[in-house]
Amino acid sequence: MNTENTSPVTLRTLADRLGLHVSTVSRVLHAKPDESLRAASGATVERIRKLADELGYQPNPHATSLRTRRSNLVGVLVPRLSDIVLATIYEGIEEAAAEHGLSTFVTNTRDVPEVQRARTEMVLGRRVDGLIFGDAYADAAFLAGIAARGVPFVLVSRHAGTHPAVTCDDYQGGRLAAEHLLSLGHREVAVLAGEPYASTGIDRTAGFVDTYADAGIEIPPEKIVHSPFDAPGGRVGAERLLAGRSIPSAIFAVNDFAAIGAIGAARDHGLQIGTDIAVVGFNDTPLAAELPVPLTTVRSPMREMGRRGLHLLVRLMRGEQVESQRLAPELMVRASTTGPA
Amino acid sequence: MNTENTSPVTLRTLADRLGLHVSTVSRVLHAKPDESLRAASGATVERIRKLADELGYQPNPHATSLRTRRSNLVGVLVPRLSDIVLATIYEGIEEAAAEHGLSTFVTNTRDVPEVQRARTEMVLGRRVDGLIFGDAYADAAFLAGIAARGVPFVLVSRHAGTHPAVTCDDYQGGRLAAEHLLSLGHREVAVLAGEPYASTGIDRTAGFVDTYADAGIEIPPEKIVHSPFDAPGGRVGAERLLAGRSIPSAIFAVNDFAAIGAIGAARDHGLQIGTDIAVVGFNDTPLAAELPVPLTTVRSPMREMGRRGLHLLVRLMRGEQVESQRLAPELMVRASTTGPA
DNA sequence: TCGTTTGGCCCAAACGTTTGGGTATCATGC
DNA sequence: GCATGATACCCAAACGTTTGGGCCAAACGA
Repeated sequence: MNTENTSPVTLRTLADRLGLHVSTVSRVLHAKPDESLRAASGATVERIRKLADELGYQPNPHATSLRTRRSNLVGVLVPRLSDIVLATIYEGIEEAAAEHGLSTFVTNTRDVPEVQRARTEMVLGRRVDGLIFGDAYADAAFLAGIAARGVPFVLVSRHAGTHPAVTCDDYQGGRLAAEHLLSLGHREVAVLAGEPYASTGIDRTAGFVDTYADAGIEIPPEKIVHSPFDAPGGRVGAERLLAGRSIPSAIFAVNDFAAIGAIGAARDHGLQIGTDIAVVGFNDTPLAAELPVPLTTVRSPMREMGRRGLHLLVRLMRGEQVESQRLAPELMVRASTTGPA
Repeated sequence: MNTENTSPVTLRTLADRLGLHVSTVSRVLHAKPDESLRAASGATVERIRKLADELGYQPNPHATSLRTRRSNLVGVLVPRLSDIVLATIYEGIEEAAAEHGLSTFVTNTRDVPEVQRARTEMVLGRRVDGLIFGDAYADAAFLAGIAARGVPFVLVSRHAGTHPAVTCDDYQGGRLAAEHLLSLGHREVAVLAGEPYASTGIDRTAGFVDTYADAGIEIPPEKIVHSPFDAPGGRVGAERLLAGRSIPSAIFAVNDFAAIGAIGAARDHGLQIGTDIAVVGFNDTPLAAELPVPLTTVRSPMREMGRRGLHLLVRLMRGEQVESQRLAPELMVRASTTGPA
């Protein structure tokens, strides 16, 4: 506990009080053990350490960053933090960052390329040591520019180009959903495919469609509709699907929230979820299991993706070679596809 | 657009290229209009500006912060970002911060006092100019310590002591919920009151209970149960309420997610939401309207709370006197209390 | 004509660190 | 008795800004 109030205690404060030079104090407090040993005698080290935490010394990060040209900051760009998926991924990032002594700047880009650019510049202006993008567009033009500037970065949640990324194996997730619905005998199915620029939606849809194709069932293009990754988006998309003459017996939404929207739309059409129509979501957000009709969904390891993304970035910042990772999804079967227990 | 790659372009770069002194360049680029006018001739100002954005000059924030002792950083502490309520508040904060040229550090404290302390120290170590707490405990002991250190801060979402805070008028929100249920004739009601240390839950519950008392109805203590602000928490709490002999005809949950959990529990008990049992939530999160049975809830201006919180902090950092703000809630009536349309 | 002002710029110190070099002292080996 | 090598430090420059105070020349006022 420091009893001082507004005293900016610096290395100089300590050095003067101990009759030492600031460089000596600096080495003792911050250098690697091997170096700090030869920096001062055991007794001196003790004295320094003692006074340092008596006065509650905290190194000034601006001075350190200025001198070392490293900020120990990483910038995180996400579409929106109020999307629980991204928020959870970010929690993983932050958790891992703290373990590495790094701090994070997060910022919302709303999936608007212009904002994305502006916020990236802003974050770069803060001299971050690396970046994590959770909002990569499938066309990686923008990222190529960043790469050219030599700033280390990784992608999470979505992948793009050959940039290092930590994602869920979304294609496999799509397959899991399809296999499940196939096993229940659904042949007339539809997909809420998410935003067309997000690899998550693209891959999940592809895995789903391919699996149906493998089973000899072609899903017609009009049964695959794009929609925002949220409940209102899912509702609108589902309404399109339910408006036609041939109503699908199952809907695969590439996102739990879109699924919830779809459920709302289906109910408005007088359909019972899990009996009249099956719905599968994606991500297994905490709500899925708590819904009135619990939602069958493909679990993606969101927090873990964040953690691994940060780790990958750390290695990249150290100059190591890194490889993208694809984390395994898991199917969670619930009443929205199997009907009441 | 800067074509340079890894060129750290500094004031010196510009000054040398123009044959000027760095101080002149500095004044031209950063001083207030009135000062920059007398810093150099119109022609020189032009030359400097031109070269600056040709080379893509960006001031080094560490150097600036070191020199000015201001970081233009604010720290934001929240229980968890994966709670959409806090995430949305944070979006408001970030939005407003960007408008003021400030950057934000957010961090999760999981409502654990120990983590709260540790993360606050961490953020303070980063030399933020101010703090926003979204995780204030009703007993404000910890905050008193921060105040004593002279760090400007404001609270959002929850209030505590007399510290400046931007909250929803939660008491009034509780009243709205109660008036609504009273008007529907509900006399046997129960409350999912949230965490006992959060002013949000406390005030909402108080407003609700007082309004019932005004109507001559005392809600017995065993009908008021505390629970976490999430769906599983709400489920557990609701199960307690539904286990008794006298089942309430309506439940007021101080949070939409708790309400969703309660809905799940009620359904498990074979109750139809909106007909057998009414449920009211709080916050009007985007999901509320999309639920299979749309949720009646009290809307709180989350994003606006964030924006105002940041504004309040800015004024505080300028040394102005500020006052707490209470934002008006609004009742959103839906099928979970009125039954199918 | 000779101050005085003002326009336009430069000087230098300071913010708090880190780090590649000293240097003085002392013990050791021979 | 004298290099040799530790040991335990100190020195000083540098990172990129900001900012109070110069200084010189031209314009101005009387």
